[in-house]
Amino acid sequence: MAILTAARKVFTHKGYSAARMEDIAREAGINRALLHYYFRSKDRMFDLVFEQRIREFFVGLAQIMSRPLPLFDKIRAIVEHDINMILVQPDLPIFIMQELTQSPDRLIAVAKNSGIGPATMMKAFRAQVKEAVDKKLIRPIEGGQLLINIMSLCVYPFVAKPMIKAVQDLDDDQFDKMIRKRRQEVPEFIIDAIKL
Amino acid sequence: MAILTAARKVFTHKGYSAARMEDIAREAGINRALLHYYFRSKDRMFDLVFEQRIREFFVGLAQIMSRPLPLFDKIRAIVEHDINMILVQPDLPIFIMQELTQSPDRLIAVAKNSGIGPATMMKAFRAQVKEAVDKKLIRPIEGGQLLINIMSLCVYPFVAKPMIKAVQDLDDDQFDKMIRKRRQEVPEFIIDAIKL
DNA sequence: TTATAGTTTAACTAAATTGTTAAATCAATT
DNA sequence: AATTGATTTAACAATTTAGTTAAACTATAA
Repeated sequence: MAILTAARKVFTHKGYSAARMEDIAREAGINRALLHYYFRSKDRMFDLVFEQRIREFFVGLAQIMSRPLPLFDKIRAIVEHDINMILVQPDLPIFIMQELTQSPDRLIAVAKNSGIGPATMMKAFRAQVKEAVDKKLIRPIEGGQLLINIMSLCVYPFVAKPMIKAVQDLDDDQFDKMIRKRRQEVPEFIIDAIKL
Repeated sequence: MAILTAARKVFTHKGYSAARMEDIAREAGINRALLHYYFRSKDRMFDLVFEQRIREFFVGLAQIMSRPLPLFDKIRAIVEHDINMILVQPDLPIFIMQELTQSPDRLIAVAKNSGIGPATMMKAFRAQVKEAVDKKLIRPIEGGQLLINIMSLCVYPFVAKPMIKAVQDLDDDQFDKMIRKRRQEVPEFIIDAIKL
């Protein structure tokens, strides 16, 4: 629905508090009255958007994590998926982090409704990493820590974009190039870090 | 000043839009009238807080970056400094990222006033990395990318704390332990990733 | 004791914002 | 042409919030 798309855009960009119903209406090309006609309130609309965005963030990842791939290939797949996903919606991570920090319970609620099953996906990944460690294919590392490292290297640059641009004196074009380079280099960086 | 401390706490935790003058007053143990008596407006107060927080985030880092240390030691120092700093003020990164995303110009203004000189510190670090690459001490990597990797691995876990807690099913205690483990493991992870 | 600086109280204004409603308008369908 | 559903308009109520102000109060130091 076009209205939800507009809501998603505004909420994601500004966050819940700073987003105005007027902004969303304008973005959708309609007026406030119609907004309340379809969605009862700002809260209801936000809940819908938030749940949708959480899913977008996790579904692809969860799927890759539980695919039967060799560890190194899986790392490459996760990195590529993450960076590609965020490249087309750069505001997504900081939106999720910000709103989740304010009310962490939301994630639990969403996780219950959707059958994401984070526990399942983590269990599989942990086992795979442990196996690679036991077989002396990689240095000792916990699956949880490795996943955090992967996500960090993918997501953080987008979260910190304005800071990076300032500190390293990049314009938007150069920043984009830098990210594309990361898409190639980050998987190898991780693999070099763990392989024996 | 006690009021600024309260303001820092509330702004950092809730962000500009969601922070209420009443919240700050209550936190400071005074009333709204006095808040406006000392600081003309919410904006003025926020500017003070924001500039202060940016400095806190950068000053230590910039100092370490330009110390005459061997590269690997420098990496260890940066990681330890970053994680320790954020451990005592966990909301700091997401606050900075969020507000900076909304108005990226703020950083430029702050950078001008304070003599942080990001360009200088980056230049030195880039040179040091390039030298290590040329001497075949480490794999080819750009200083900029390496710094992003370091910061990612340090900062992201805090930014994503609620997500990580949910996905990996950790309580606050376990999360804390995990972070402490990272303080040890992350530097070696990075060094393993680049050393030849 | 008195003067002073700091603080509180309480009432207020002004603006922004969410949410509601009734009537008017428009567009497509029958 | 008449009906119907979607949409707009425009006004409104209720609430929240920033910011102001005058008067009262308090503690402290001269």
